[in-house]
Amino acid sequence: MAATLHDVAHLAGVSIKTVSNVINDYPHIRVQTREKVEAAIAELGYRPNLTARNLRSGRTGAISLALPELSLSYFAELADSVIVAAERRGMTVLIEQTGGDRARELEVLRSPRRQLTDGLLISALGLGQDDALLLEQPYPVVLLGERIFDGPTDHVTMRNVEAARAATEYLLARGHRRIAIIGAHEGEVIGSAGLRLRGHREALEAAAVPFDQDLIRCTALWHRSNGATSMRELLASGVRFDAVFAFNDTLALGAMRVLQEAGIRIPHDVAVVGFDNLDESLYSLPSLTTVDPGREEIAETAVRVLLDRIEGKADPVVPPREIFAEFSIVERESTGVPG
Amino acid sequence: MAATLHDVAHLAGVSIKTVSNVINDYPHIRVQTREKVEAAIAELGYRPNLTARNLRSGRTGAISLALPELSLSYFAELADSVIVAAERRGMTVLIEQTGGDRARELEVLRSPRRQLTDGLLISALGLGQDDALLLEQPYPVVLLGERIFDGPTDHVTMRNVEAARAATEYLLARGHRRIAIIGAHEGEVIGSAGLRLRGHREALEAAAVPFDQDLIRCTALWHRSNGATSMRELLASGVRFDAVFAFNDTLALGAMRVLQEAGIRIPHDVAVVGFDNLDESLYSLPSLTTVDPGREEIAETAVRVLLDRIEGKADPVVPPREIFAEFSIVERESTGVPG
DNA sequence: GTCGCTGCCTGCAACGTTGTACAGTGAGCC
DNA sequence: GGCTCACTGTACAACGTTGCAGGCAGCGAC
Repeated sequence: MAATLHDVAHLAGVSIKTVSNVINDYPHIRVQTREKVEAAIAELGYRPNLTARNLRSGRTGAISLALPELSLSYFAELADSVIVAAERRGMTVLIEQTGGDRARELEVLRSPRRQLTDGLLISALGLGQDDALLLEQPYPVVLLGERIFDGPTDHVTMRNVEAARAATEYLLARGHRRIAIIGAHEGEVIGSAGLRLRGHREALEAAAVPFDQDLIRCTALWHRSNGATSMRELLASGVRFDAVFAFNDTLALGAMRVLQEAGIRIPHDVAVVGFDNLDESLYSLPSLTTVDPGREEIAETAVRVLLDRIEGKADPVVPPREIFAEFSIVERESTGVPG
Repeated sequence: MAATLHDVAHLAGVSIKTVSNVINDYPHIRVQTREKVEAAIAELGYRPNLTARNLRSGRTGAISLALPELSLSYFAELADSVIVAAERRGMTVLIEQTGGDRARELEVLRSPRRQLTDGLLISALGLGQDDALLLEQPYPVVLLGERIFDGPTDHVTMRNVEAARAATEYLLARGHRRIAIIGAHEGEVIGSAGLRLRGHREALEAAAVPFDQDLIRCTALWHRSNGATSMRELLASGVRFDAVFAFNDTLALGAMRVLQEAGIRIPHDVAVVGFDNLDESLYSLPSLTTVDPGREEIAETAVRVLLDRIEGKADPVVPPREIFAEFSIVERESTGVPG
């Protein structure tokens, strides 16, 4: 079995507490004692039992990250950034997948597993504004994503409306007038799809370009195959368009695939813009113009804000914060930029 | 603060242990007592403290998964499968990223964080055969990947040699004789690159097709950009080839990008085969013929084998097992299959 | 000589849970 | 009537760690 403080103390001929003091850099220890203890630690290969330490201290040194699915590239890259940010602060990350399902998201919030970690970052897709109060939990929670605003917790997200507006303005500026949308959600107001559609419409309105419902394709999921299917529907419908704004890169890549199959040239016949700036979109053919939503900034900020709550730095009841990362448009070939 | 057994016991007017018994379904409890306790639990919103339970039981209900990087699609999909497999067995997964760096992989093995979980799945890229003995740790470890064989731990991996051989045989059967390789590692014998190259050479030899060193491109990393760079090198070198076997899909996608930029048609001029069967390779243009290495089977098996060790089922000293998942070739457009 | 201080170290209790041992009650049996 | 036995519940210790209180020696100051 693993050595304990007790074993080390016995070998070094001191009390358990002294060993503990050595480990925790308590200042008043004779050099000679310290060396004895350190020798014993080395000899036994002692490693502190984190579970016991956690029980005493109430801290676990880990945070949970709940997200829909790691095989969706956006979430994989987000998880990567979160893990890096957490590690920089000496924390580890426990990941739970919810499939974007409301019931499983609620389960994650209430799971006793929460006790294994000091706080929760939750990127929700199933929860809606009505569920805001359910985020109130007896442990620190930071919300990611666009399903709930003005909730009881800190919230880190991207500027969906502004970014989508900028994307559409970008297409308009390049002379496109018939912009197809892929990834809308029927009737949604809050949520990535709803907000991005709003930004799109704002841009159209500001430029006095009419909005045409026939150009809008809804799809609940944002997998590659949904982008392909939506594009097939668009082509089959016979509606005319000279640009596509897909609400994420994965949809855009699926749609580009179908466009090119149909012999439609990108960007010559149709320009395409995505959203997320996945690594992948840099190497597609053509490479994809996209909105960089500030993923790393989101991850970094979310971890920092969560740790502030965990460490009580935000304690004299700082009200829930709503933090938006900065976005930018990344121009690539799919809108005619060589490169 | 969160309610404890003590609070519940006090409210229900019974002893702490009785509450514990109710929670753990101890059979001999009067219905009336049980109801009293359950009412108290509900009223206080009591949730068991997992840290304390872990300290008592020595089990944490979590496993660690160490892998190079989540933003590499293969590892993201692997992590997804591992999390699903673990969840099916009531375990959660803590993820650590090593960047494929040997020092960080060793750090992961020795980290006191190991005490937060019951066992470790490690997908190593930096460790080599010489490090085999370092895998011997005072906790259950299951090795993934191809860097170490016949080590002191269970090992779950794919049939690299056979799968690569099958891929090359597949290209040979379709009449290709000048097959370029992307992703080789100079002088490597063990490791994904070394094994896959061996399978490739075996297939060539069996078909009496000469091996040409000029067709082999080495690249340490297997990111998209490395595939693109290797292909540029190949084209610049002027060497003639009618097929490409990239050692993973990401490399293949990067290479396809460059091929098409150069006006080379796939599969008409050059056929392309990848390795990994990423979701992505189904939606590239053209879609990518690839080797499905049995990722889900690997994840499922690895979790099962690890839990066997954790639960002591493999206890009467079952020697370390080496388990190989089944592979298959997935035919798509990049080798001329319509689709 | 006593007081207070510093430096070094120790013992006890506690974090919240569960395993073991056991006590009391009533029923069934000889 | 005394025995065993099945129920039902309790008390205590332990998992490995750390916070707190305190002990003891040595030393300078009054």
